[in-house]
Amino acid sequence: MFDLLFKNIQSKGVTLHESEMQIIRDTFHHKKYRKGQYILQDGEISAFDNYIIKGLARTYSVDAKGQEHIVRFTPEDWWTGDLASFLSGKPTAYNVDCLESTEVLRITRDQLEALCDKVPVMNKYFRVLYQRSIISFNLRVSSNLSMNARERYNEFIKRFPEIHQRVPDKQIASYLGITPQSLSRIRNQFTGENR
Amino acid sequence: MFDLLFKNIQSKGVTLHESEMQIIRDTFHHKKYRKGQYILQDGEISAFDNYIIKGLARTYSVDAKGQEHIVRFTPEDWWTGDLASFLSGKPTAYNVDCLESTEVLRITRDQLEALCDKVPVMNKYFRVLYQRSIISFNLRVSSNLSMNARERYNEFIKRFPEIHQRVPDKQIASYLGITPQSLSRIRNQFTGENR
DNA sequence: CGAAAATTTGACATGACTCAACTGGAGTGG
DNA sequence: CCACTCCAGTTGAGTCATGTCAAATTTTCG
Repeated sequence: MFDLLFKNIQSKGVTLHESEMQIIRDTFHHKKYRKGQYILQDGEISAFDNYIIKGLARTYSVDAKGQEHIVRFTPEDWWTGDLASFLSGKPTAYNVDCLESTEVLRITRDQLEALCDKVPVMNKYFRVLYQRSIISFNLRVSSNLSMNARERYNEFIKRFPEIHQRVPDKQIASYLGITPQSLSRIRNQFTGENR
Repeated sequence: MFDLLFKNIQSKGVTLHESEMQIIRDTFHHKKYRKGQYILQDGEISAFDNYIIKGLARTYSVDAKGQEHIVRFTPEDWWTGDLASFLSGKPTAYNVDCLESTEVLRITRDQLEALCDKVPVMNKYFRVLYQRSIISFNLRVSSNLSMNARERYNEFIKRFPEIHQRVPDKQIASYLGITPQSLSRIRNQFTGENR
């Protein structure tokens, strides 16, 4: 159950001893969610950071008009939650729910800080993890600024082919910041002759 | 010269001993830039991460049509550079230049890793630093998805009043992803009766 | 003062949205 | 196994926000 996480930690250049692995096994809590179930809901305080070991989740906000806006998809081997609420203890403005049957390893903020104290090398793990995350956000902001809807869609299917397979276009439209109708037109208008 | 950085480190919950501070003083390199000067240019490999102690920088990309898109403004007490290039050693797609006369403390990747090894508590510093950065990117992505130009502008001047003071509207338009003409219309059309 | 840059304004074009209707496939219950 | 419903996806028509191009005006600063 922890294999994926240990592999992930190793992939960030961090080596763990058996005793440290045991601390990690004792710290995280395993939890299953069914498709459609919430991991976190708007207005709650995000008590956990969640490492997904199986399945697929989405993070979205709901605006004043009731429209959903998907901020990110999170498949297995990635972390999800609302860092802002998790760290500040304030209510989140996001929802996280499962697009597939999903399993996570979760940890509270106190546990996380305690873990980083007991296994200091985990600071490095999270440092590197967050670096990657920042790089990816950077890319997303750039795309939003410099590309139109069609270009963003093409970029999306190129960067995340598996997610493209696994979620309906409607959700991808929400991620791209356009309506499902617009995405449908984009897909059909220029089939095969993109760019 | 290092006071601001030490205060910043402390503000992330990290306490340094005098010997550690000395290591930091010996590691970073101080550099001054004049207004308009590049800290990093498109195509270069980002050799440094830069902590700004004075001044204001902007990070922007240039698209196929030659349009500039500002990804972020970085005032004193924040870090700038292109993390992707800095970490991967690949050429950057961004430009970072100075909107004011600027001074930085800079560090190479090897120095950063060595510093984190010698002063392990710096892993925690960067971990927390990156957390904040992720929270802020999250907010930006959400805004881009759910707000129109006027709302994003109002949010910007509310969140970054000092930057609003310090840079021409043209640059803010670029940050918001709209044309200077559109921003001008937004500003004049509804003076006083926003929201 | 004068040149360059920033801002504003006008006229028009266009990408994406909204609302509404229609299509087709997946799942469900009789 | 059919009828029914539900929902994603498609299509059409009209609208709106924002972009484009061009020119006038104001501000900045050497």
